[in-house]
Amino acid sequence: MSEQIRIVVAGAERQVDAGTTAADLFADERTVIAARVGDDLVDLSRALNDGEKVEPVEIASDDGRAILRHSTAHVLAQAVQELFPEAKLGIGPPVENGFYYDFDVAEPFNPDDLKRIEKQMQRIIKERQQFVRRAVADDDARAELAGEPYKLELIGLKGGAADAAEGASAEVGAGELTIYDNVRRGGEVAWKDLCRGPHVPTTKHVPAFKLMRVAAAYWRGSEKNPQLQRIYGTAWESKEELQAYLDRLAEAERRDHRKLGAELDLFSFPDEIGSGLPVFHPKGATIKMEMENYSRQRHIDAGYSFVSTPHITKAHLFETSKHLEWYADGMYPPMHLDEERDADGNIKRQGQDYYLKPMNCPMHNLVFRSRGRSYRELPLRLFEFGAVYRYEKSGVVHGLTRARGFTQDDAHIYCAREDMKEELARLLTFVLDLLADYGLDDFYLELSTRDPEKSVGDEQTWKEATQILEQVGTESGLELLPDPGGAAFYGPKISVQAKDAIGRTWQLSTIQLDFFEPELFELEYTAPDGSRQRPVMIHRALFGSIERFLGVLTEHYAGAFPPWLAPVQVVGIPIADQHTPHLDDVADRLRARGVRVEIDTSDDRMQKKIRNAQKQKVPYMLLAGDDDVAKGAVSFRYRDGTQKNGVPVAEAIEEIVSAVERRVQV
RNA sequence: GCCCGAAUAGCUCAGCUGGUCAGAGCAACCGCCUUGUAAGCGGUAGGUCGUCGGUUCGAAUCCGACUUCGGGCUCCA
Repeated sequence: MSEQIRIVVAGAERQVDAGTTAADLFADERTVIAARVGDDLVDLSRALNDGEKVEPVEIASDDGRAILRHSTAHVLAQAVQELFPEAKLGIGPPVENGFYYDFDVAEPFNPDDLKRIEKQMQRIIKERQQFVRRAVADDDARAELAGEPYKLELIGLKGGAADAAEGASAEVGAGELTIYDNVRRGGEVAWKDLCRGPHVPTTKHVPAFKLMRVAAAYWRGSEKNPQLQRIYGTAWESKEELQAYLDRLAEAERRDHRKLGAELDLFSFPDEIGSGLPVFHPKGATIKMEMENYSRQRHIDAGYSFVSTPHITKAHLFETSKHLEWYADGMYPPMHLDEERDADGNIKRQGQDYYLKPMNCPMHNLVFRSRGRSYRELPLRLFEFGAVYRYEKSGVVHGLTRARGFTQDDAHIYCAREDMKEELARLLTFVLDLLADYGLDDFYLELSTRDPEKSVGDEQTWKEATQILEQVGTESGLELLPDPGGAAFYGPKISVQAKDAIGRTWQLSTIQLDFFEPELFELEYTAPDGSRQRPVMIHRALFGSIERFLGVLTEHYAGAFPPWLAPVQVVGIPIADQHTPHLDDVADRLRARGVRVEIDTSDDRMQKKIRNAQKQKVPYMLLAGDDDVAKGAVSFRYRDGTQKNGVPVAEAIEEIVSAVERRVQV
């Protein structure tokens, strides 16, 4: 008769033999791959103690998938070391949708290696190797892992692992060190790795995985460290889920704005101009113009004043703003102008450095400072579609979402300190309303706070600004996530993150509070009592960059823009040549209402014209044949393939105009 | 900036280990054709194989540098 213990299993108290494991409890449930005891995730093989609360962890849960992915990373590392015995192990944590493992190898992996590694992983999975946990003393671990320099480094960092590198905490936790042995059925240890766990019980518990790509990554995330070879993979609880994930990736690829931009003839990045510098073709420029026009109108309605400032300026301005002190790396190098030399090469006249502007705020400050300002003018909201140029590092440029030249829908609001909270709250409402009109309505907020290494000003002022932003963010009712150290050098910010049609999030609007630039520029206004006061400055961009937002919208809509933004809103398709005049007449009436309409008079056949318009994702195809002409009607074909025949022309026009005016998607 | 990969006609791509390798489809242009919801038929034109240099009797093919792109890392005021 063995000793009994009392435990709580999934909420129900039970009495079991001492030494009972979680695996015993959930033996019938094949989808349970780990257990949660109290707050900790543990292996199923862990023996339970008296009084513990045990919950099953399903493989299809967030925790379950993370464990599965972490275990798959182990299988990957084992496969790599079997094929490349000289490979040294870095770290191998689960990440969103998958996992990676870093290796130090003499030769980088190539795509063929990836296939071989994948095969080797399948072999290991087939062998049904057990993941066996074993606690080790630090010194013993050092001895056992003498051949793994990176693991040794992690042992040294134990406890501080969370700071050591993202993912390092998956290897060494804060408590005792553990090693996981991968044990073959005969009891032979096939492989081992320093790891905190937990893991799935055996390699056979990896139902579906795929290696995705190789890339280099700096050891512990620092540019100063050597680069390791990182292999990314994904793992899922079933083949179906894996396939669904791959389908989602394929869907994202279909929506890629760089691809759609070329297919829909919206924009391009000519090599001749340079990296990260887009040109907009007529159709892309039409969308951009519509976006700007609507935004402009909304800003007028909201009491903004419009300004316009140059693209380049003398260095002094950016010295004043401290951009050259804090941000010179991100700026294009200066143009040195106006220097004169005599015949001997001696400088007769000192030259000047001119810089392309990376931000508009210093220029707006000069507008503010151009004359005396009264409290009656505040809040003064200066708005500009300002073109800025940032010398992004060559490896980060990415389509329209990370360009070197782009247009900010930038405003700087100067207001009295006591008014800033109200102004910020109004601003947030304005931002969210406007974004919703562009078809985005699923948001959360992020509060980016000071990075002491990269900021100007004093702690107290930062604290005050951060508190106000936090308050406004919280009061908005939206979820507010912290982003420590993410602030600009001059102040904290709230950013609006928007979810798109397939659930990806994009950082769009930013609202930054700045007490320092007004000081640097010695901005002042006269208060009611005649005293001189310093205004607070709010930096804000709604789209962030118009180009980037256009890219985001392209992906959000998969190129099928709502009628008000669609570059071509209507294509008229005659069934045969003789129906063209009827459509021309309809087109004239649509144009008179401001609709962008084209009649396809090419000598393609009707079916081909439909295909062409469909591929261009034109919202409305208007067909006309004998029946329609006779009745003074047109026939609609919509993007989804549905049709509505014999619609009287006047009615058809109203339907289209109404959809454009209401900015709805169809 | 770092690592890996890529660059062939406007687009998508074929062209294997250097020697009929300058190719296809779509697009463009020219003809013919045209009646109801995603590709009618035929023809023509179009490329110093990203650029520059090297190896070689010979380079789209091998090597180097640069440019641009892609995937990551780092970065993103």
